[in-house]
Amino acid sequence: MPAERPESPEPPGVAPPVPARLDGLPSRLLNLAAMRADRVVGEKLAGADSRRWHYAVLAVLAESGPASQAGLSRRTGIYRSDMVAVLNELAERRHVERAPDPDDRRRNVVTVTPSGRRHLARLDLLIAEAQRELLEPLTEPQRGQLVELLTRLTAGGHP
Amino acid sequence: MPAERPESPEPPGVAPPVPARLDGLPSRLLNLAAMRADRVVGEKLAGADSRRWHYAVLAVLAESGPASQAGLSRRTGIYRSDMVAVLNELAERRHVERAPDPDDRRRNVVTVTPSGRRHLARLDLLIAEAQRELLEPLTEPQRGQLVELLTRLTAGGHP
DNA sequence: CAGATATCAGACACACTGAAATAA
DNA sequence: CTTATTTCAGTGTGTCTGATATCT
Repeated sequence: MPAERPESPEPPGVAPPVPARLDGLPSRLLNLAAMRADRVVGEKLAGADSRRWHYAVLAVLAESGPASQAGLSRRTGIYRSDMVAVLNELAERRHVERAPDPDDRRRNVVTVTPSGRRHLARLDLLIAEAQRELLEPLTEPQRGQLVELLTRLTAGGHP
Repeated sequence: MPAERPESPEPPGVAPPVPARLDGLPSRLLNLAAMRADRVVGEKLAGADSRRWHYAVLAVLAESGPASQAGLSRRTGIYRSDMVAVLNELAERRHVERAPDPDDRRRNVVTVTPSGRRHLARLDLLIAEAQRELLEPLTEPQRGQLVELLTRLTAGGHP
């Protein structure tokens, strides 16, 4: 049998094959898909001087009213340590305001400003665009299936 | 209408609601699912002193024979810069060997060792376990659907 | 006292950039 | 001269740990 040789340098522009072991691997597909999602969403939001976390925080504040940073952490899934930086960015842009809570002086009460609400409205549009772009390879019923399957996959079950 | 008040500190152990805007958002679900996949796979591999990249590199080498680092980069999707570190780790563990290519002295020829093949066989089992654990919330046909949808989502289409 | 809160400093993995040295 | 390969030194994002000061 012939000795294995270093592969021939593929003609440029030709995609090399994915190894069989990685080919349909769910964990890998999830990572690739998430990476693509991050890219698409990230690009849209960068155009509005924002990041994903800004959207999550503004969404919570707009839907549930003022909250402590710990409350925001719990609702968004953003780590308590990282929330500080996110709120700093949002406060810089005058989209939220931080004030000490008179009822519990450990807490800051974070409030969305009118500017924050306007910003959120813009982000809503950009996020929606990003989802359309992301899901463009799928038909409408397939999109529903995907959401259903991912919801099942991420909902509880792993406490 | 009543003024918005900082939310009541939820009774401990009660999960706070996800904001409606984030609730079924595909890009968010993909990130959550990928995070879970990373955790499950990462834990399995950590038990074998390995990381995801090790598996990808060993898989390519075992399936396609010796390769240059650039070739490995193209086949695994690992960045050329990061490939150096991955190969350092694999070489430390004696799972691969790096030797200058006599035919093209810019290149290193990377070869999998017998120890590397044994290690890959162990990783195969761990990775398979991780997939089962990851997909446990889904029925068998749903798992197929998910792979199909993710494949469609990540295959070409976005050049 | 136990427990929650806000903050900081930093670890680690991953994706990615830019540049340099070497060789085809 | 142009291109490819390997390598190094960084950047940025995201998740997460651990510690500290403050307060309930």
